[in-house]
Amino acid sequence: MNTPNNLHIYNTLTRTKEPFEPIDPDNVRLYVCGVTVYDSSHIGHAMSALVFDMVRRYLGHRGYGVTHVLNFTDVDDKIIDRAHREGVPWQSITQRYIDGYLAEMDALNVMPATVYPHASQEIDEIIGMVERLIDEEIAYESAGDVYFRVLADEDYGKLSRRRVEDQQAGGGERVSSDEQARKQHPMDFALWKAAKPGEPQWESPWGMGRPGWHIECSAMSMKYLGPQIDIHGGGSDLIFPHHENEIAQSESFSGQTPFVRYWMHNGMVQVSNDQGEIEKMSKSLGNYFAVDSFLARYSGDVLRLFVLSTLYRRPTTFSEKVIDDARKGVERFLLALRPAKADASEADEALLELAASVDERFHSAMDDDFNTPVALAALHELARALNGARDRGVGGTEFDAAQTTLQSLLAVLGFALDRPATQGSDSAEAAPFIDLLVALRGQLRADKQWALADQLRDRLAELGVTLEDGAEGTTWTI
RNA sequence: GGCGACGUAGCCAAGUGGUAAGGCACGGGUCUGCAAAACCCUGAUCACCGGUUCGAAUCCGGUCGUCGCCUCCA
Repeated sequence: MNTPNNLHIYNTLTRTKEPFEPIDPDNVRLYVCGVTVYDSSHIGHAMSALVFDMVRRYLGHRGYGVTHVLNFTDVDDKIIDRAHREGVPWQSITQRYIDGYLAEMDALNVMPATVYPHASQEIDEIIGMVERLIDEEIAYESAGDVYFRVLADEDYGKLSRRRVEDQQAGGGERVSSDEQARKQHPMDFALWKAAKPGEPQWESPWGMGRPGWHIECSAMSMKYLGPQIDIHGGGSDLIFPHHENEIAQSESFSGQTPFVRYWMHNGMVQVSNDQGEIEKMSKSLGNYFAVDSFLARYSGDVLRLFVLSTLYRRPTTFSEKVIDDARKGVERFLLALRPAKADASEADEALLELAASVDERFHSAMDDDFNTPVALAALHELARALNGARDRGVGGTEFDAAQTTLQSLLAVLGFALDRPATQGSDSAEAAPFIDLLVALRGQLRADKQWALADQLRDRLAELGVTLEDGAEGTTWTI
Protein backbone atom coordinates (compact mmCIF):
# COMPACT_ATOMS: atom_id res chain seq x y z
CA MET A 1 0.00 0.00 0.00
CA ASN A 2 2.98 2.26 0.49
CA THR A 3 3.37 3.18 -3.12
CA PRO A 4 5.07 6.43 -4.09
CA ASN A 5 2.92 9.08 -2.58
CA ASN A 6 0.93 11.66 -4.38
CA LEU A 7 -0.57 13.19 -1.27
CA HIS A 8 -1.63 16.80 -1.62
CA ILE A 9 -2.72 18.99 1.25
CA TYR A 10 -4.64 22.25 1.10
CA ASN A 11 -2.57 24.88 2.82
CA THR A 12 -4.53 27.74 4.37
CA LEU A 13 -1.50 29.98 4.03
CA THR A 14 -1.36 29.71 0.24
CA ARG A 15 -5.01 28.75 -0.34
CA THR A 16 -3.92 25.98 -2.66
CA LYS A 17 -3.38 22.25 -2.59
CA GLU A 18 0.32 21.50 -2.40
CA PRO A 19 2.28 18.25 -2.69
CA PHE A 20 3.06 16.97 0.76
CA GLU A 21 6.80 17.00 1.31
CA PRO A 22 7.61 16.66 4.99
CA ILE A 23 10.89 17.75 6.52
CA ASP A 24 11.53 14.16 7.58
CA PRO A 25 9.22 11.42 6.27
CA ASP A 26 10.05 9.27 9.26
CA ASN A 27 9.03 12.00 11.63
CA VAL A 28 6.18 14.14 10.37
CA ARG A 29 5.72 16.94 12.86
CA LEU A 30 2.05 17.46 13.55
CA TYR A 31 0.77 20.00 16.05
CA VAL A 32 -2.95 20.34 16.69
CA CYS A 33 -4.56 22.98 18.87
CA GLY A 34 -6.44 21.20 21.59
CA VAL A 35 -9.12 22.53 23.86
CA THR A 36 -9.33 25.04 26.66
CA VAL A 37 -10.30 22.87 29.58
CA TYR A 38 -12.97 24.87 31.36
CA ASP A 39 -15.97 22.72 30.45
CA SER A 40 -16.90 19.45 28.78
CA SER A 41 -16.42 19.04 25.05
CA HIS A 42 -19.08 19.26 22.37
CA ILE A 43 -19.50 17.89 18.87
CA GLY A 44 -17.45 20.71 17.40
CA HIS A 45 -14.42 19.80 19.47
CA ALA A 46 -14.95 16.18 18.52
CA MET A 47 -15.06 17.07 14.85
CA SER A 48 -11.65 18.66 15.04
CA ALA A 49 -10.25 15.69 16.91
CA LEU A 50 -11.76 13.22 14.45
CA VAL A 51 -10.52 15.13 11.42
CA PHE A 52 -6.95 15.23 12.61
CA ASP A 53 -7.14 11.65 13.82
CA MET A 54 -8.09 10.70 10.26
CA VAL A 55 -5.19 12.79 8.91
CA ARG A 56 -2.76 11.21 11.31
CA ARG A 57 -3.95 7.69 10.56
CA TYR A 58 -3.73 8.24 6.83
CA LEU A 59 -0.20 9.61 7.10
CA GLY A 60 0.71 6.49 9.04
CA HIS A 61 -1.02 4.33 6.47
CA ARG A 62 1.02 6.00 3.75
CA GLY A 63 4.19 5.03 5.53
CA TYR A 64 5.08 8.21 7.38
CA GLY A 65 6.15 8.28 10.99
CA VAL A 66 4.20 10.91 12.89
CA THR A 67 4.87 12.81 16.07
CA HIS A 68 1.58 14.29 17.16
CA VAL A 69 1.46 17.05 19.75
CA LEU A 70 -1.89 18.09 21.21
CA ASN A 71 -1.93 20.84 23.78
CA PHE A 72 -4.28 21.64 26.61
CA THR A 73 -4.85 25.30 27.39
CA ASP A 74 -5.13 25.21 31.15
CA VAL A 75 -4.48 28.87 31.93
CA ASP A 76 -7.43 30.99 30.91
CA ASP A 77 -10.03 33.46 32.18
CA LYS A 78 -12.89 31.01 31.93
CA ILE A 79 -11.04 28.41 33.94
CA ILE A 80 -10.33 30.99 36.60
CA ASP A 81 -13.97 32.10 36.65
CA ARG A 82 -15.19 28.58 37.01
CA ALA A 83 -12.78 27.80 39.82
CA HIS A 84 -13.98 30.88 41.68
CA ARG A 85 -17.60 29.95 41.17
CA GLU A 86 -17.10 26.43 42.40
CA GLY A 87 -14.71 27.51 45.13
CA VAL A 88 -12.03 25.04 44.10
CA PRO A 89 -8.44 25.39 42.90
CA TRP A 90 -8.14 25.97 39.16
CA GLN A 91 -6.14 22.76 38.87
CA SER A 92 -9.13 20.68 39.86
CA ILE A 93 -11.16 22.25 37.08
CA THR A 94 -8.55 21.60 34.43
CA GLN A 95 -7.86 18.07 35.63
CA ARG A 96 -11.54 17.22 35.55
CA TYR A 97 -11.99 18.30 31.95
CA ILE A 98 -8.68 16.91 30.75
CA ASP A 99 -9.67 13.53 32.15
CA GLY A 100 -13.08 13.82 30.54
CA TYR A 101 -11.64 14.83 27.20
CA LEU A 102 -9.19 11.95 27.11
CA ALA A 103 -11.89 9.45 28.05
CA GLU A 104 -14.17 10.77 25.31
CA MET A 105 -11.43 10.67 22.71
CA ASP A 106 -10.78 7.08 23.68
CA ALA A 107 -14.46 6.28 23.25
CA LEU A 108 -14.30 7.92 19.81
CA ASN A 109 -11.37 5.68 18.88
CA VAL A 110 -9.11 8.70 18.48
CA MET A 111 -5.46 7.71 18.68
CA PRO A 112 -3.66 9.22 21.66
CA ALA A 113 -1.25 12.02 20.81
CA THR A 114 2.45 11.49 21.26
CA VAL A 115 2.67 14.35 23.75
CA TYR A 116 0.03 16.35 25.60
CA PRO A 117 1.72 19.52 26.84
CA HIS A 118 -0.08 21.81 29.27
CA ALA A 119 0.42 25.56 29.09
CA SER A 120 0.89 25.74 32.85
CA GLN A 121 3.82 23.34 32.66
CA GLU A 122 5.74 25.22 30.00
CA ILE A 123 6.16 28.55 31.73
CA ASP A 124 9.97 28.58 31.53
CA GLU A 125 9.91 28.12 27.77
CA ILE A 126 7.27 30.79 27.40
CA ILE A 127 9.21 33.29 29.49
CA GLY A 128 12.34 32.51 27.50
CA MET A 129 10.57 33.27 24.26
CA VAL A 130 9.10 36.49 25.55
CA GLU A 131 12.48 37.69 26.84
CA ARG A 132 14.07 37.09 23.49
CA LEU A 133 11.29 38.92 21.67
CA ILE A 134 11.76 41.89 23.98
CA ASP A 135 15.51 41.84 23.37
CA GLU A 136 14.83 41.93 19.66
CA GLU A 137 12.47 44.88 20.23
CA ILE A 138 9.64 42.95 18.67
CA ALA A 139 7.85 42.97 22.00
CA TYR A 140 7.64 45.51 24.78
CA GLU A 141 6.74 45.55 28.44
CA SER A 142 3.98 47.84 29.65
CA ALA A 143 2.85 47.98 33.27
CA GLY A 144 3.65 44.32 33.89
CA ASP A 145 2.12 43.16 30.62
CA VAL A 146 4.16 42.27 27.57
CA TYR A 147 2.84 42.90 24.08
CA PHE A 148 3.88 41.83 20.62
CA ARG A 149 4.57 44.80 18.40
CA VAL A 150 2.55 44.09 15.28
CA LEU A 151 4.14 46.88 13.27
CA ALA A 152 7.55 45.28 13.81
CA ASP A 153 6.46 42.28 11.81
CA GLU A 154 6.29 43.29 8.17
CA ASP A 155 4.32 40.28 6.99
CA TYR A 156 1.85 40.19 9.85
CA GLY A 157 -1.56 39.10 8.56
CA LYS A 158 -0.36 36.76 5.84
CA LEU A 159 -2.32 33.75 7.08
CA SER A 160 -5.68 35.45 7.53
CA ARG A 161 -5.08 37.93 4.73
CA ARG A 162 -5.66 40.93 6.90
CA ARG A 163 -3.75 44.13 6.73
CA VAL A 164 -2.93 46.04 9.85
CA GLU A 165 -4.11 49.28 8.23
CA ASP A 166 -7.55 47.84 7.44
CA GLN A 167 -8.02 46.66 10.96
CA GLN A 168 -7.16 50.07 12.37
CA ALA A 169 -9.96 51.70 10.48
CA GLY A 170 -12.77 49.56 11.84
CA GLY A 171 -11.18 48.68 15.12
CA GLY A 172 -12.58 51.32 17.40
CA GLU A 173 -15.89 49.71 18.22
CA ARG A 174 -14.80 47.50 21.02
CA VAL A 175 -14.66 49.20 24.37
CA SER A 176 -11.23 50.59 24.95
CA SER A 177 -10.20 48.84 28.10
CA ASP A 178 -7.21 49.45 30.30
CA GLU A 179 -5.48 46.88 28.22
CA GLN A 180 -6.01 48.89 25.06
CA ALA A 181 -4.47 51.85 26.81
CA ARG A 182 -1.33 49.89 27.57
CA LYS A 183 -0.82 48.93 23.94
CA GLN A 184 1.16 50.95 21.47
CA HIS A 185 -1.04 49.76 18.63
CA PRO A 186 -4.59 48.36 18.86
CA MET A 187 -3.56 45.19 17.07
CA ASP A 188 -0.72 44.41 19.47
CA PHE A 189 -1.48 41.31 21.47
CA ALA A 190 -0.48 40.06 24.90
CA LEU A 191 2.42 37.67 25.32
CA TRP A 192 2.34 38.00 29.09
CA LYS A 193 -0.30 39.38 31.43
CA ALA A 194 0.38 40.94 34.81
CA ALA A 195 -1.21 38.99 37.66
CA LYS A 196 -4.49 39.95 39.21
CA PRO A 197 -5.38 38.83 42.73
CA GLY A 198 -6.63 35.27 42.96
CA GLU A 199 -5.30 34.22 39.59
CA PRO A 200 -2.74 31.56 38.78
CA GLN A 201 0.57 33.36 38.46
CA TRP A 202 4.24 32.76 38.01
CA GLU A 203 7.37 34.79 38.57
CA SER A 204 8.81 36.53 35.58
CA PRO A 205 11.22 39.34 34.74
CA TRP A 206 8.13 41.58 34.53
CA GLY A 207 6.70 40.60 37.90
CA MET A 208 4.12 38.00 38.77
CA GLY A 209 1.88 37.09 35.87
CA ARG A 210 0.67 34.50 33.40
CA PRO A 211 1.17 33.79 29.72
CA GLY A 212 -1.08 35.14 26.99
CA TRP A 213 -3.00 32.65 24.94
CA HIS A 214 -1.10 32.53 21.68
CA ILE A 215 2.41 32.22 23.04
CA GLU A 216 1.82 28.83 24.63
CA CYS A 217 1.34 27.09 21.30
CA SER A 218 4.46 28.66 19.85
CA ALA A 219 6.49 27.60 22.87
CA MET A 220 5.13 24.08 22.96
CA SER A 221 5.39 23.55 19.22
CA MET A 222 8.98 24.78 19.31
CA LYS A 223 9.90 22.70 22.34
CA TYR A 224 8.49 19.38 21.18
CA LEU A 225 8.77 19.66 17.41
CA GLY A 226 11.45 22.24 16.68
CA PRO A 227 11.40 25.69 15.04
CA GLN A 228 9.78 24.43 11.86
CA ILE A 229 7.02 21.86 11.66
CA ASP A 230 5.10 20.13 8.91
CA ILE A 231 1.45 20.44 9.81
CA HIS A 232 -0.35 22.68 12.25
CA GLY A 233 -4.04 22.00 12.62
CA GLY A 234 -7.08 23.44 14.31
CA GLY A 235 -10.53 24.81 13.73
CA SER A 236 -11.03 27.53 11.13
CA ASP A 237 -12.04 29.88 13.93
CA LEU A 238 -8.42 29.83 15.07
CA ILE A 239 -7.01 31.30 11.87
CA PHE A 240 -7.34 34.76 13.29
CA PRO A 241 -6.06 35.82 15.66
CA HIS A 242 -4.59 32.68 17.19
CA HIS A 243 -2.64 31.15 14.35
CA GLU A 244 -1.78 34.48 12.82
CA ASN A 245 -0.18 35.45 16.09
CA GLU A 246 1.57 32.13 16.44
CA ILE A 247 3.25 32.71 13.12
CA ALA A 248 4.27 36.23 14.09
CA GLN A 249 5.78 35.14 17.40
CA SER A 250 7.44 31.98 16.18
CA GLU A 251 9.02 33.35 13.05
CA SER A 252 10.17 36.47 14.83
CA PHE A 253 11.67 34.32 17.56
CA SER A 254 13.42 31.71 15.46
CA GLY A 255 14.15 33.76 12.38
CA GLN A 256 13.08 30.72 10.40
CA THR A 257 10.32 30.79 7.83
CA PRO A 258 7.95 29.13 7.48
CA PHE A 259 7.12 28.18 11.02
CA VAL A 260 4.56 25.77 9.58
CA ARG A 261 4.70 24.20 6.13
CA TYR A 262 1.04 23.21 5.90
CA TRP A 263 -1.70 24.97 7.82
CA MET A 264 -4.82 22.82 8.00
CA HIS A 265 -8.16 24.06 9.29
CA ASN A 266 -11.36 22.12 9.78
CA GLY A 267 -14.75 23.71 9.17
CA MET A 268 -17.14 24.49 11.98
CA VAL A 269 -20.00 22.32 13.15
CA GLN A 270 -23.16 24.35 12.81
CA VAL A 271 -26.62 23.83 14.16
CA SER A 272 -30.03 25.17 13.30
CA ASN A 273 -31.66 27.30 15.98
CA ASP A 274 -35.33 27.76 16.90
CA GLN A 275 -35.81 30.31 14.13
CA GLY A 276 -34.37 27.92 11.59
CA GLU A 277 -31.22 29.96 11.22
CA ILE A 278 -27.89 28.22 10.94
CA GLU A 279 -25.25 29.14 13.46
CA LYS A 280 -21.97 27.82 14.74
CA MET A 281 -22.15 25.35 17.57
CA SER A 282 -20.56 26.94 20.58
CA LYS A 283 -20.67 27.15 24.31
CA SER A 284 -21.51 30.81 24.34
CA LEU A 285 -24.58 30.38 22.14
CA GLY A 286 -25.80 27.50 24.28
CA ASN A 287 -26.56 25.40 21.20
CA TYR A 288 -24.05 22.67 21.75
CA PHE A 289 -24.43 18.91 21.93
CA ALA A 290 -21.97 17.42 24.39
CA VAL A 291 -19.83 14.49 23.34
CA ASP A 292 -20.75 12.42 26.37
CA SER A 293 -24.47 12.76 25.78
CA PHE A 294 -23.94 11.89 22.13
CA LEU A 295 -22.06 8.76 23.11
CA ALA A 296 -24.87 7.78 25.44
CA ARG A 297 -27.05 7.39 22.36
CA TYR A 298 -24.72 6.46 19.52
CA SER A 299 -21.40 4.79 18.92
CA GLY A 300 -18.26 6.74 18.22
CA ASP A 301 -18.34 5.38 14.68
CA VAL A 302 -21.60 7.23 14.05
CA LEU A 303 -20.01 10.55 14.90
CA ARG A 304 -16.97 9.65 12.84
CA LEU A 305 -19.08 8.83 9.81
CA PHE A 306 -21.02 12.07 10.22
CA VAL A 307 -17.78 14.03 10.29
CA LEU A 308 -16.07 12.19 7.43
CA SER A 309 -19.13 12.41 5.19
CA THR A 310 -18.23 16.03 4.48
CA LEU A 311 -14.93 17.50 3.33
CA TYR A 312 -13.05 18.42 6.47
CA ARG A 313 -12.59 22.03 5.39
CA ARG A 314 -16.27 22.72 4.93
CA PRO A 315 -18.73 23.60 7.64
CA THR A 316 -21.30 20.94 8.41
CA THR A 317 -24.69 21.21 10.04
CA PHE A 318 -25.55 18.90 12.89
CA SER A 319 -29.09 17.55 13.00
CA GLU A 320 -31.04 14.47 14.02
CA LYS A 321 -31.49 13.59 10.37
CA VAL A 322 -27.84 13.58 9.41
CA ILE A 323 -26.91 11.66 12.53
CA ASP A 324 -29.56 9.10 11.72
CA ASP A 325 -28.12 8.82 8.21
CA ALA A 326 -24.70 8.22 9.72
CA ARG A 327 -26.13 5.63 12.09
CA LYS A 328 -27.59 3.73 9.16
CA GLY A 329 -24.36 4.04 7.25
CA VAL A 330 -22.34 2.47 10.04
CA GLU A 331 -24.91 -0.29 10.31
CA ARG A 332 -24.62 -0.90 6.59
CA PHE A 333 -20.85 -1.30 6.73
CA LEU A 334 -21.18 -3.73 9.60
CA LEU A 335 -23.74 -5.75 7.67
CA ALA A 336 -21.45 -5.89 4.67
CA LEU A 337 -18.79 -7.44 6.89
CA ARG A 338 -21.06 -10.29 7.95
CA PRO A 339 -19.79 -13.71 6.91
CA ALA A 340 -20.87 -15.46 3.74
CA LYS A 341 -23.64 -18.01 3.89
CA ALA A 342 -22.58 -21.22 5.56
CA ASP A 343 -23.03 -23.27 2.41
CA ALA A 344 -21.63 -20.62 0.09
CA SER A 345 -18.81 -21.56 -2.18
CA GLU A 346 -19.43 -19.86 -5.48
CA ALA A 347 -16.44 -17.88 -6.70
CA ASP A 348 -16.66 -14.35 -8.02
CA GLU A 349 -13.70 -12.86 -9.83
CA ALA A 350 -15.55 -9.64 -10.45
CA LEU A 351 -15.69 -9.03 -6.72
CA LEU A 352 -11.91 -9.08 -6.54
CA GLU A 353 -11.63 -6.69 -9.44
CA LEU A 354 -14.06 -4.33 -7.78
CA ALA A 355 -12.15 -4.52 -4.51
CA ALA A 356 -8.96 -3.56 -6.33
CA SER A 357 -10.73 -0.67 -8.04
CA VAL A 358 -12.21 0.53 -4.76
CA ASP A 359 -8.82 0.35 -3.10
CA GLU A 360 -7.33 2.46 -5.87
CA ARG A 361 -10.12 5.03 -5.78
CA PHE A 362 -9.97 5.20 -2.01
CA HIS A 363 -6.32 6.12 -2.09
CA SER A 364 -6.55 8.64 -4.87
CA ALA A 365 -9.42 10.35 -3.07
CA MET A 366 -7.55 10.44 0.21
CA ASP A 367 -4.40 11.63 -1.54
CA ASP A 368 -6.42 14.56 -2.81
CA ASP A 369 -6.45 16.54 0.43
CA PHE A 370 -8.20 13.80 2.38
CA ASN A 371 -11.37 13.64 0.31
CA THR A 372 -13.21 11.34 2.69
CA PRO A 373 -16.65 11.70 1.04
CA VAL A 374 -15.30 10.25 -2.19
CA ALA A 375 -13.31 7.61 -0.32
CA LEU A 376 -16.48 6.60 1.52
CA ALA A 377 -18.47 6.50 -1.70
CA ALA A 378 -16.03 3.88 -3.00
CA LEU A 379 -16.42 1.89 0.20
CA HIS A 380 -20.20 2.03 -0.14
CA GLU A 381 -19.91 0.48 -3.58
CA LEU A 382 -17.85 -2.33 -2.18
CA ALA A 383 -20.33 -2.87 0.65
CA ARG A 384 -23.18 -3.12 -1.83
CA ALA A 385 -21.26 -5.58 -3.98
CA LEU A 386 -20.45 -7.73 -0.96
CA ASN A 387 -24.08 -7.87 0.12
CA GLY A 388 -25.18 -8.75 -3.37
CA ALA A 389 -22.54 -11.45 -3.63
CA ARG A 390 -23.56 -12.91 -0.30
CA ASP A 391 -27.17 -13.05 -1.44
CA ARG A 392 -26.09 -14.94 -4.54
CA GLY A 393 -24.28 -17.52 -2.47
CA VAL A 394 -20.76 -16.28 -3.14
CA GLY A 395 -18.13 -17.27 -0.60
CA GLY A 396 -14.55 -18.42 -0.39
CA THR A 397 -11.31 -16.59 -0.88
CA GLU A 398 -12.53 -13.84 -3.19
CA PHE A 399 -15.33 -12.96 -0.84
CA ASP A 400 -13.01 -12.97 2.16
CA ALA A 401 -10.41 -10.88 0.36
CA ALA A 402 -12.97 -8.27 -0.64
CA GLN A 403 -14.22 -8.10 2.92
CA THR A 404 -10.69 -7.68 4.17
CA THR A 405 -10.25 -4.74 1.81
CA LEU A 406 -13.39 -3.08 3.13
CA GLN A 407 -12.49 -3.74 6.72
CA SER A 408 -8.93 -2.47 6.44
CA LEU A 409 -9.87 0.68 4.55
CA LEU A 410 -12.52 1.50 7.14
CA ALA A 411 -9.85 1.00 9.76
CA VAL A 412 -7.60 3.46 7.94
CA LEU A 413 -10.33 6.04 8.47
CA GLY A 414 -10.40 5.12 12.13
CA PHE A 415 -13.65 3.22 12.37
CA ALA A 416 -13.67 0.90 15.37
CA LEU A 417 -16.35 -1.34 13.83
CA ASP A 418 -17.56 -2.59 17.18
CA ARG A 419 -20.41 -4.91 16.51
CA PRO A 420 -23.58 -4.66 18.49
CA ALA A 421 -24.06 -7.47 20.99
CA THR A 422 -25.40 -10.65 19.37
CA GLN A 423 -25.90 -14.24 20.33
CA GLY A 424 -22.74 -15.81 21.61
CA SER A 425 -21.57 -12.43 22.83
CA ASP A 426 -20.50 -12.22 26.41
CA SER A 427 -20.93 -8.47 26.47
CA ALA A 428 -24.70 -8.81 26.81
CA GLU A 429 -25.68 -10.25 30.13
CA ALA A 430 -29.14 -10.79 28.76
CA ALA A 431 -27.86 -13.06 25.99
CA PRO A 432 -28.93 -16.41 27.49
CA PHE A 433 -32.40 -15.08 28.16
CA ILE A 434 -32.78 -13.61 24.70
CA ASP A 435 -31.55 -16.86 23.19
CA LEU A 436 -34.22 -18.64 25.21
CA LEU A 437 -36.98 -16.34 23.96
CA VAL A 438 -35.79 -16.64 20.40
CA ALA A 439 -35.80 -20.43 20.68
CA LEU A 440 -39.33 -20.35 22.08
CA ARG A 441 -40.45 -18.10 19.27
CA GLY A 442 -38.83 -20.51 16.81
CA GLN A 443 -41.05 -23.23 18.21
CA LEU A 444 -44.11 -20.99 17.82
CA ARG A 445 -43.17 -20.30 14.21
CA ALA A 446 -42.70 -23.97 13.55
CA ASP A 447 -46.23 -24.46 14.85
CA LYS A 448 -47.41 -21.56 12.67
CA GLN A 449 -48.54 -19.59 15.71
CA TRP A 450 -47.81 -16.37 13.82
CA ALA A 451 -49.69 -13.98 16.06
CA LEU A 452 -47.83 -15.05 19.18
CA ALA A 453 -44.50 -15.17 17.37
CA ASP A 454 -44.98 -11.66 16.00
CA GLN A 455 -46.04 -10.36 19.38
CA LEU A 456 -42.87 -11.76 20.91
CA ARG A 457 -40.80 -10.08 18.21
CA ASP A 458 -42.57 -6.76 18.71
CA ARG A 459 -42.17 -6.84 22.47
CA LEU A 460 -38.48 -7.60 22.16
CA ALA A 461 -38.16 -4.73 19.70
CA GLU A 462 -39.66 -2.41 22.29
CA LEU A 463 -36.92 -3.55 24.64
CA GLY A 464 -34.29 -2.76 22.03
CA VAL A 465 -33.70 -6.26 20.71
CA THR A 466 -34.06 -6.61 16.96
CA LEU A 467 -34.86 -10.02 15.47
CA GLU A 468 -34.26 -11.03 11.89
CA ASP A 469 -35.48 -14.31 10.47
CA GLY A 470 -33.17 -15.68 7.83
CA ALA A 471 -32.81 -18.87 5.89
CA GLU A 472 -30.36 -20.14 8.49
CA GLY A 473 -32.37 -19.24 11.55
CA THR A 474 -33.11 -16.15 13.55
CA THR A 475 -30.43 -13.63 14.50
CA TRP A 476 -30.73 -10.86 17.03
CA THR A 477 -28.92 -7.65 17.92
CA ILE A 478 -29.35 -5.41 20.89
C1' G B 1 -17.35 48.17 7.15
C1' G B 2 -12.86 44.60 6.16
C1' C B 3 -11.28 39.37 5.15
C1' G B 4 -12.90 34.44 3.72
C1' A B 5 -16.12 30.32 2.43
C1' C B 6 -20.48 28.46 0.43
C1' G B 7 -25.41 28.08 -2.57
C1' U B 8 -25.74 20.81 -6.75
C1' A B 9 -32.17 16.13 -6.74
C1' G B 10 -37.17 15.92 -0.74
C1' C B 11 -32.60 15.76 2.70
C1' C B 12 -27.06 15.00 3.29
C1' A B 13 -22.95 15.32 -0.07
C1' A B 14 -18.74 14.75 -4.13
C1' G B 15 -17.43 16.80 -8.77
C1' U B 16 -14.42 22.78 -10.46
C1' G B 17 -13.97 23.13 -18.68
C1' G B 18 -16.40 17.91 -22.18
C1' U B 19 -23.26 16.55 -21.29
C1' A B 20 -23.87 15.27 -12.84
C1' A B 21 -20.06 9.94 -7.46
C1' G B 22 -22.10 8.08 -3.00
C1' G B 23 -25.65 7.93 1.14
C1' C B 24 -30.67 8.74 3.39
C1' A B 25 -35.89 9.24 2.27
C1' C B 26 -39.98 8.12 -1.44
C1' G B 27 -42.12 4.73 -5.18
C1' G B 28 -42.01 -0.16 -7.93
C1' G B 29 -39.97 -5.18 -7.79
C1' U B 30 -37.30 -9.97 -5.89
C1' C B 31 -36.93 -12.69 -1.29
C1' U B 32 -40.04 -13.63 3.37
C1' G B 33 -45.80 -16.84 6.86
C1' C B 34 -45.58 -11.50 7.93
C1' A B 35 -41.68 -8.21 9.04
C1' A B 36 -36.66 -6.74 8.98
C1' A B 37 -32.26 -6.87 6.28
C1' A B 38 -30.31 -7.50 1.53
C1' C B 39 -30.45 -7.00 -3.78
C1' C B 40 -32.59 -4.81 -8.57
C1' C B 41 -35.17 -0.58 -10.95
C1' U B 42 -36.68 4.63 -10.51
C1' G B 43 -35.04 10.90 -9.59
C1' A B 44 -31.43 16.70 -10.55
C1' U B 45 -28.82 20.52 -15.89
C1' C B 46 -26.21 22.27 -10.85
C1' A B 47 -29.42 30.11 -6.71
C1' C B 48 -30.34 33.99 -10.62
C1' C B 49 -28.60 37.30 -14.79
C1' G B 50 -24.90 38.36 -18.38
C1' G B 51 -20.13 37.12 -20.63
C1' U B 52 -15.73 33.94 -22.40
C1' U B 53 -15.47 29.11 -25.09
C1' C B 54 -16.64 24.39 -30.23
C1' G B 55 -18.34 23.15 -25.25
C1' A B 56 -19.45 25.57 -18.26
C1' A B 57 -22.32 23.17 -12.49
C1' U B 58 -17.03 23.94 -13.32
C1' C B 59 -13.70 30.35 -15.91
C1' C B 60 -14.97 35.99 -15.66
C1' G B 61 -18.50 40.03 -14.10
C1' G B 62 -22.95 41.25 -11.54
C1' U B 63 -27.37 40.14 -8.36
C1' C B 64 -29.70 37.59 -4.37
C1' G B 65 -29.08 34.33 -0.20
C1' U B 66 -26.42 31.59 3.79
C1' C B 67 -22.30 30.91 7.07
C1' G B 68 -17.48 31.90 9.50
C1' C B 69 -13.59 35.35 11.26
C1' C B 70 -12.49 40.52 12.63
C1' U B 71 -13.75 39.56 20.86
C1' C B 72 -12.87 33.89 24.09
C1' C B 73 -13.65 29.79 20.64
C1' A B 74 -12.33 23.16 17.57
